[in-house]
Amino acid sequence: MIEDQPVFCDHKPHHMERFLEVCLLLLLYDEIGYGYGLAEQLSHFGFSEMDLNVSTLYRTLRKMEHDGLVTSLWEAGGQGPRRRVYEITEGGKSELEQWIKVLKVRKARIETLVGAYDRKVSTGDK
Amino acid sequence: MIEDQPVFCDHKPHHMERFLEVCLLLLLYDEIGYGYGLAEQLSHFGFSEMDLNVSTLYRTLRKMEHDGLVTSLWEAGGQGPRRRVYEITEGGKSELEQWIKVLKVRKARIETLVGAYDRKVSTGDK
DNA sequence: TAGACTATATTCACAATGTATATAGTCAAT
DNA sequence: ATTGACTATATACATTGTGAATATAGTCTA
Repeated sequence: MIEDQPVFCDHKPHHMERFLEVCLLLLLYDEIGYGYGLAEQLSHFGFSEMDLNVSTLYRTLRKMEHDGLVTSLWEAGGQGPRRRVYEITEGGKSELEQWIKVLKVRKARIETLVGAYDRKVSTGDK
Repeated sequence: MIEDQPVFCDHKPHHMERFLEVCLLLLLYDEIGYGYGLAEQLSHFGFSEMDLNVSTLYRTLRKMEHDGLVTSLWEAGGQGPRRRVYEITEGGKSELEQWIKVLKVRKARIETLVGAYDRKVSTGDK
């Protein structure tokens, strides 16, 4: 029933559900953008090369379009491979606003938990 | 391709991946506990009745046992239905410590994003 | 014309969670 | 005694979000 050696914390520390989506909405808030370019800007929000999954990025952008949060069109002219350029909608801005509220709740809950942990380890054990 | 009415923010605001597991490890840090009793204590970490999924709770406890983070036994004696009582292991304490670090990273990333959002909406638009 | 780089997309698989349901013991009231 | 409320644990099925791997193809330089 129990493994010989427990598997400790073998996940991706940066993984937070739908966090990528919120980051993309913010990047698109005041200027249009395309997949590959957005990937580079995501480093500002802690997405390293190792961390960012390109498949997930494109899939998320398409889903966001399906949900009406962004619109897209193929960039006219320009050199290099064609780019699908995304623009945020009013619905997208509204969704972003809601998500920011959610993230503030998440942050508060993390603070509560971490605070409780620090109190326990400082007083009792160790 | 695009829905008539976009579906806005229809998720569970309190949902954070594996957050329940970390809360349970913390609750079990210095005393044993069982499923139903832990469910009540979880309100301290923001889990409302609506929010907490009992199936998920029991399933998570069993998975934690499988991973060697806790051990369990059926409570001897006592009134009412039998309780499966859980106790944290040294591995569980170590895992909790790692998770706390992860949560601090998550919190920092949320702060970065929320800060960037607040700056955008205060200066530019609106 | 080969290799590096830019750019988008799909397929398959898995992990975490939600919904619904099943089971069963205890206790108080009728 | 038996119904209903409450305590307590657990499983089956489905959905969601993500990761890994792979496919396709245009551009640019050597």
